[in-house]
Amino acid sequence: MKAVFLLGPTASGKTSVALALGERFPAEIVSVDSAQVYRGMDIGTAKPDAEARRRVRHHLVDIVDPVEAYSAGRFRADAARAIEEIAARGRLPILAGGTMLYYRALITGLAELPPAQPAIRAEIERRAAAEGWPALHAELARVDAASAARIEPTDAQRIQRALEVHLHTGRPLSQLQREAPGPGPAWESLAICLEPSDRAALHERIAGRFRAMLAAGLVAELEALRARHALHERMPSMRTVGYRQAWETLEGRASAASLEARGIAATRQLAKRQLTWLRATPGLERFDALGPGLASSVARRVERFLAARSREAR
RNA sequence: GGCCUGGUAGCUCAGUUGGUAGAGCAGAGGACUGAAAAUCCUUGUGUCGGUGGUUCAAUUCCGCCCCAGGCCA
Repeated sequence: MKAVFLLGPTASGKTSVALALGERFPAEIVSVDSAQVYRGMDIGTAKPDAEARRRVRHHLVDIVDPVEAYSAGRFRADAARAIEEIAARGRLPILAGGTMLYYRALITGLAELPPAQPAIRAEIERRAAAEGWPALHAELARVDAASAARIEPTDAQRIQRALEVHLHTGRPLSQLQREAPGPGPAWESLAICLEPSDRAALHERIAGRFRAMLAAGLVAELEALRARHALHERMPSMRTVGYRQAWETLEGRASAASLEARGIAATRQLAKRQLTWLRATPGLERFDALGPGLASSVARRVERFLAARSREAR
């Protein structure tokens, strides 16, 4: 069984390349994107439109409401199932997206860890408000020295997760992570990375795209979502690029005039973090996202991959 | 034309009672195991508008000039 991965920073053109591949091969697309999973968040996540989804079948887009919290663990299970189903139909799974933790979860697996425990998180947060995160980091050092050494005393999110896992399982997170290496993938994969050769050009694309999102009604979309759901700004869906900045404007904490600049900056910063992940990820075949004939050169590479005799993966 | 207020890092500004300067934002690099479009770490030399003068020493004081904004003609 074979699968193609299409990775790259935001605005690198993954969507259009994936679509081109989807039309050229008997394939279906699996989104590797932590924001496109949310229903109703269409403009700000640059979701493939109805027309694109009619042409090529997409998976893991619009699968949860914005009030829910999706996760790497759920993605791993959902994506693995989608891949199996697509392959069972005799079609090629194309996994396209920029959420590198999800990619890694799929390729190297995740340890056997409990999902988020809201009650425990709330309790840890209450204590953090009273004692401060450095105190909780010190506590983590007592129960899980390895994790504490790895996590900065200022990294509230990771301190919370490590303490949560320990409180819930009675065992240190670092130990659980060491124990379960996670199974390797049962499929043969070609991993392609769309990496822009020119940062300034990527920045221009990002700016143009965010302006287009504003013109397309990003703020109105958020207002409609807020009217329909009991949303809170701390929910993962509302912390995403664009929606977070629009939320600040709706709450009057930042001006409408600065929304464009804030959204563009946040998108650039996202792209930069994605590029850091991509550089550190081994086994990717890199293509210049800004080069001419991108879609067809990627398609040619995929063709060779499909033609190569399968090394019987299992 | 006259008066006033500014001109300091890509942007917004602070500051030096004269000893060549620092924050926020932006940018860059990095980390990353169920929130990951998240979270966190590291990173600041710039003719202190120009030019003369005073001074051991001027971005800081003084003169002139240029630019921007405001007020008055």
